[in-house]
Amino acid sequence: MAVTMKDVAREARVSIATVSRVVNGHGNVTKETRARILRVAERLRYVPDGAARSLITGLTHTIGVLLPDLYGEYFSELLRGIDREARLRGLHLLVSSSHGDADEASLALRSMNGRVDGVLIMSPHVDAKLLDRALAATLPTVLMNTPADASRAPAILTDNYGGACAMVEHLLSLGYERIAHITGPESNYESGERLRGYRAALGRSSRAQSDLVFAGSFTEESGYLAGRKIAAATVRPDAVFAANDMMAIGCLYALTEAGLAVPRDVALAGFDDIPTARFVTPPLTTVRAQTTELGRQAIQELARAIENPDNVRHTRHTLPTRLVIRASCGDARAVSQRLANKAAEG
Amino acid sequence: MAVTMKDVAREARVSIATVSRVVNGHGNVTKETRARILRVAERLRYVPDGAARSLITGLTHTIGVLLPDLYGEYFSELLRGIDREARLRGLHLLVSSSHGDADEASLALRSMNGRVDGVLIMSPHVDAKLLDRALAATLPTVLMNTPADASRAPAILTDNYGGACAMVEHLLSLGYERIAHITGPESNYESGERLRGYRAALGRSSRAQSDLVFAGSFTEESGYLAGRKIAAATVRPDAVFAANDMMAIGCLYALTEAGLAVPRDVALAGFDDIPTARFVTPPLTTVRAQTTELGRQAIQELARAIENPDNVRHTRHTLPTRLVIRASCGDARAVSQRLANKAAEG
DNA sequence: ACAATCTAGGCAAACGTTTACATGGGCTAT
DNA sequence: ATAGCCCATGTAAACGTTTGCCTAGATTGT
Repeated sequence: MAVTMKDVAREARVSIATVSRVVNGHGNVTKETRARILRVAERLRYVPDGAARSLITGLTHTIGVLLPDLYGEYFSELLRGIDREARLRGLHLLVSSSHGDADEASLALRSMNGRVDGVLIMSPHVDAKLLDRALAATLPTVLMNTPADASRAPAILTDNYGGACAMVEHLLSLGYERIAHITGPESNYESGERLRGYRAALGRSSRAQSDLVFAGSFTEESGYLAGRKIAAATVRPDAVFAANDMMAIGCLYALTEAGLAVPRDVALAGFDDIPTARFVTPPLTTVRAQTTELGRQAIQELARAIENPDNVRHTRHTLPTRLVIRASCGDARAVSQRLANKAAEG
Repeated sequence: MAVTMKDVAREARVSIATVSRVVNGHGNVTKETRARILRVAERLRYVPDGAARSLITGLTHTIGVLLPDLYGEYFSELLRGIDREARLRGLHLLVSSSHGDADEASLALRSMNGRVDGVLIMSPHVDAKLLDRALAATLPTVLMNTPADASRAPAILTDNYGGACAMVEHLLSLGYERIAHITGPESNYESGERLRGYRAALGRSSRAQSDLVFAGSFTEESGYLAGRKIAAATVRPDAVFAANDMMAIGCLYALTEAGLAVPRDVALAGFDDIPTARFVTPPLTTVRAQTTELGRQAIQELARAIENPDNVRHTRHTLPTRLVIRASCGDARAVSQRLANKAAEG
């Protein structure tokens, strides 16, 4: 067994109460006693037990983080924001990832009870109402990019709809006419919002155009497969808007492989602005989601809820996105040039 | 206060022992009692308290992970391996990052005691001997890429030395003669090993060549700055071996900016093989470190140590690296061509 | 010199569980 | 019918802390 306060108390010939006072820096202990206890503690390599401590204080200085995945640049960015802000506040992180279904997620949440002061949930494919049932009623919670619902928890959201609209409008303004979209996973909330934005912007366009939707799943692989279909289409799109950057990159590979040049033959755009987006050739035009900021604000909101449990704000705060224009969609001049050529041919 | 077993017991008119038995699926409870208790538990939204549970069982099903940072592709890869293997074993992750000095790291370790079943430490800039003192004597520990020392913990290591040797030998074999090296942070163990490998391989070369070392810190920024110095050098290196991929990418920017073509004017190589390495132009020749595998094996070893505390193997297992040859160093033909040209000129 | 105050430190309850042991009622076996 | 057993459930100790309250000796004020 590990060495406990009792051991230290015995060796130092004091009661465990005094040891506790020394360890926690409370007053009313003579210098000598304190010194003796510290000496013994060091010698025995005493380390206080966190579980026992939280049990009685009700504090863990830890927050639980439930994510769909840990891997990839998107989550790396998100974690950066979460980690930074948490460490600033002296909070530790108990992470749990890859929850395929609501049951798994519920289980993970239950197992966190008593071990965290609050939880941060990103669950774009699970209705938060289901998760509510797994949560002890009093556990402070903040949601990230999770569907609007009856949940009592505050939420921080990326403006997926607005970002997608802006991107499609940008493509339209450049003169592209047949804009395809590669979607994310079917039941994913963010994916759905981006698709909705795509359709809305297309619908508003005077140049009526039916939507050209290809199914993807946010992975590079799925973008590659969609890209192959796009390259082989009888009437090829002149622009592709992928629902995230990884798919755009996969698509880029497929297009290049098919002998198509980006943006000369097909324009290409993504979503998220992961760090890699600027490294690919051509650098990717995309929608910047403030992923790090999302994590940061989520922790802030959660810290607020923890400190002030009676006064939780049921807010849904949406973070704006920003168009990041790089080379992968060309510019208006190039596009009109191309259209002119096409007209001359036809 | 949260709802506890006592509340459920009272409502269901049983003792807390029976509630505990139901919650944990132990036998010896009638169907009716079980059903009644479950109904009450659900109604009250009872969730067992993890702290209390671990206190008495001595189990947390959680492992602590101490990393220098969470951010970036390298750690993302590492976390992927850790997360996957941990989740396979039903283990949760309590992460702690960005420990500038040994004191911070010690503090983080202490605060984990009683809340984890074991710890995984990557601490390339802190001697593990110091960390030992922060650890409760009995807490199972596995080290990753942490200097050899008197620590009693098993360690999994990347073959930094061997990988660096192999890369430099590769560059030499291609005919490069003035091979520069951009180092990682000064006191970093991995960085030191890579530098050692660079020097050893150079030293073995018949074409005697003094080393050309530029200081970096593993960041893209530092690689960029080193790249500018390299581009401006009076006698310019014909190849650059950066101690990691991010610095190689930063260097690539600086070289391109200076009007130098890679690999025509300067060859460029990195280390790690992060996903981005293959997206840059030209794709980066690098040393593949099995980062995901490192995390995976570390968890495996730790799980072994936890299950079998008396029989810890004080092994230091080194994972081999592999040269990944892409376009950024050209090929032998191109190099001899260039040398011939140079000879003709001179 | 004695009451009042202060101070160092001990005692014991509490936190929410798990689990060894105790109990008592209904069976089975004779 | 009664001894012995099993099964469902209860009782209470234990896990390692923190902390309110108590005590006894020391210090202060008059």
